[in-house]
Amino acid sequence: MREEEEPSWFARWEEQLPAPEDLTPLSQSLITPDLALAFDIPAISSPNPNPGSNPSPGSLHTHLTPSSGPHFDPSDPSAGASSGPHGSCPDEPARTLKRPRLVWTPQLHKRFVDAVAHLGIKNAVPKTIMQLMSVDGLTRENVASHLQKYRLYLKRMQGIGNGGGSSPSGNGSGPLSASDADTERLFASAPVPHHFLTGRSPPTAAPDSYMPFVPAVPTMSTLQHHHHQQMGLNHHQFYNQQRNNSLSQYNGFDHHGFLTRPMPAQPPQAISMHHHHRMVGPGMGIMPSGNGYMDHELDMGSRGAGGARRELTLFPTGDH
DNA sequence: GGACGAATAT
DNA sequence: GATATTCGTC
Repeated sequence: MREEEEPSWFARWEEQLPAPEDLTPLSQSLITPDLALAFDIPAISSPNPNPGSNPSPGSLHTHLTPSSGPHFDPSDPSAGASSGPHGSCPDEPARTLKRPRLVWTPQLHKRFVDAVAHLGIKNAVPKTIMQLMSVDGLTRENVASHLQKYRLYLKRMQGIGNGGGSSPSGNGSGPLSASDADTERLFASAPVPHHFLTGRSPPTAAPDSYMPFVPAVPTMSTLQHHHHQQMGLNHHQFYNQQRNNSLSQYNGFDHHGFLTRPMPAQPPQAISMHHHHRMVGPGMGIMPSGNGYMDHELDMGSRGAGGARRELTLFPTGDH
């Protein structure tokens, strides 16, 4: 039998249709600035109209324009985007606009640490780190800010090593009392190179040929066996990886700007068990000889269903 | 002037 | 608290 159509059905259906005002902001937020620029969309009133592939606004974190909808910041007349990018800089008009806050995901931080490891502490300066990371959209300021905090972290770790038993979080005297937080979790997510804490660093380049950056896209080539001395990476392979590493990828977005979440189905209450108790040691990421840190990537899917430990520090796109 | 790093602001 | 931005310096 064929479907019988009732007149009231259509009426109700039509009433339940969302208003255009409700649809517009949503669709806009799904468009990455990258795409917007590529298609020459002028009036994308998004707080993130930047050229490089940046994390899409509205889903990066919780504090991104709390106002519902594409509320454009009125305090930015210099943008002149209200009339279109036909002002005086048609090349990269979005470069001068404010970018949304960068969220350092474990993956992104991992790349950061790897870059610093290759350079050595002394040579690790924001600009160089940024270049080595080769993450599209990442600015020197982003790296500088993160590096500043990372240095404090390392300094704290060193203090523990030769300080004499004072734990970073247990010590009530001093500004060091604030430690067991997201900071520790983030920094612990990436292994800290040994020479970071010993105070010494590779004399030239990276003699120990630290394992470079895990390629954003598995090229299934020579990267399989990393047991061999891959010093050659300093030349071509190293910089060969700077192809498609966009910030979006490190923030849980694919190049289309949509969230790549394989299985978001998880009761929010189960996620809330983030910290049961503090782990042993000042930081799990820095155990001298025989590091017990989880060296596998904190990639999603790594956690088996029913696994005991679940690090929900993956993609801070939802809630925390 | 640019980059770095510490301080300060959001 | 995490990042961004400012500011003094080299």
